[in-house]
Amino acid sequence: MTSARSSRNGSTPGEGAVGGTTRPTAAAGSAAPTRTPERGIPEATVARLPIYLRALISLAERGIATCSSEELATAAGVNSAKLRKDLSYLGSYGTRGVGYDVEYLRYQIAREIGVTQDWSVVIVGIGNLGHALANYSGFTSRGFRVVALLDSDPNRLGELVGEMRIRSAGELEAVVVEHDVAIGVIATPALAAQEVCDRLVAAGVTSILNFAPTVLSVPPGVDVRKVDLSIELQILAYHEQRKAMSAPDEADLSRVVESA
Amino acid sequence: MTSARSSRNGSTPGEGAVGGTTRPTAAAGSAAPTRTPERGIPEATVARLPIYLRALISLAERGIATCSSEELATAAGVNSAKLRKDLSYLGSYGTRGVGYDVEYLRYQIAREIGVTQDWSVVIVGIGNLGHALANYSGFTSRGFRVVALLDSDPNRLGELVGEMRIRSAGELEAVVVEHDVAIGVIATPALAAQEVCDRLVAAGVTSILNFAPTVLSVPPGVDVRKVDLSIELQILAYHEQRKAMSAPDEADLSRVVESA
DNA sequence: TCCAGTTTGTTCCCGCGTTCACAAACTCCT
DNA sequence: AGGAGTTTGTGAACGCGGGAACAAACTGGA
Repeated sequence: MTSARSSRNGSTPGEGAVGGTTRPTAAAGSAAPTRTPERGIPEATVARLPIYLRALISLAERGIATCSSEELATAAGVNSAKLRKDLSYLGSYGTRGVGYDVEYLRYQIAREIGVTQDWSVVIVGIGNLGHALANYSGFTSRGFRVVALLDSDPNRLGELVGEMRIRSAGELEAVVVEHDVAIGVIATPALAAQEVCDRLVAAGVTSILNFAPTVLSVPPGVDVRKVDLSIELQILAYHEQRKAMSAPDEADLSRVVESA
Repeated sequence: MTSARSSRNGSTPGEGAVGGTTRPTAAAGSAAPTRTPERGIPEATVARLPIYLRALISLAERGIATCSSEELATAAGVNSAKLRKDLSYLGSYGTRGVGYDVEYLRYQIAREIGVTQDWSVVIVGIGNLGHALANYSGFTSRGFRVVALLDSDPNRLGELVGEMRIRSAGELEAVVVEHDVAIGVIATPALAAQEVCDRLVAAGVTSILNFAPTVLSVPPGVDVRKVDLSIELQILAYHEQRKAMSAPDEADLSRVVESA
């Protein structure tokens, strides 16, 4: 049924062999006898690792080679204690009294997340949002390679988006198998989303990023993450309403609800 | 400093006066002597209320007038116990032995979130993503009115997006004050985001939806929500990598990580 | 070598959120 | 009227995540 996933098209999944300058001494030699290092990173931590990764990249671009947990935490917008606890789930990659080597930690987080290898991504539904996603540089710059843009509208076939041609939605299964696609992005209207999802899953996709305003049902083993623009606005509206009713007329600066 | 927010341009913020057919009997007459009804809805619940609202709208469009917590929960993709507890924070809007009146509950949730009134929204940064946001029907259909599209690129000024013209970023302050804008959407590149944010806040905006891949710092009293497309993909990649290493070669369906 | 200063990694505690389970309340049928 | 069946609303238990505080470990100077 599902295509046998054979060889992931990774680039350099091995150990080391990256800009590991001034590698901390006690990294792989003696540590971690107590905890199983590769098991069970909390979901909340996983959600923050990409933020740390981005902050590290920003620090590296500014030529900073070493940083403390305090500096990295402020760059990422979190508490330093939380940052240290998050990083401790990956292992002991810092040096006490010194801090973290930016390049080394950056590689370790990237490897833990899985962005040291390339992931093939297919985008289905090339409307306004699909266009934006296809042109989004944040995908390709982080190890995600968009291998196909699919749409069911015959009028859009062949249209160029960036450097890529829009292909027919009928080619979905062939594209997924050919490029060993594991991640699918759904940017279709709500009505088409479930059918597209089913076809992606049947073809072998096991992770789906859903922009359609619908609840997708998927079999076990398939991950779905949902991004809903109007829901985010509604959450803001709720807090906005409460601010307006707590301060009847004049301006506010009353309460911190959720600082970045 | 901040413009004195005077009269919110609401449509019908009052009580009742909506399609409240077959209103449950024990709604406003006798209930809620124990809990203060308008205080402190948990944040996790607030984040789910828009999902319930959408599910109710979908049920209403299919002509369903009454639903049980089980039905609504499956439509929203959550546990029925969680749904009932969430709704209990709003009040007792159901009828035991019967269920919930779809239209009535829909109005109550909409009122609680604050989407029974209109919210003026300004979008800053009309690139690919800004285009998509400006054309997104989910905004206007839920009480959010996009009153201006701003961009700093002189070549884009005057360009039509949908039915709206792109205006200069220099008009930001004037637009915010004129339309009493409380919610700003930032879709600029990362480097411009903080400056745009500062100007929005200084002009009186107290809620910001940020699509730029940057951590924004805002004063107390201002809410920021962040949507980052590449972070979502990276979270999927993490789980995908773990699936790939738990099942060495052949396909999976091994573990439910996070079902929708 | 030893001591002071610094920063990480970890432990403990607390509060929030989720889930189960059940009493309360309503409908319907006899 | 009364009882069986159904469904809501909520109390209690439990697990996860956040935050503070502290011991361990490293650097640098005397």
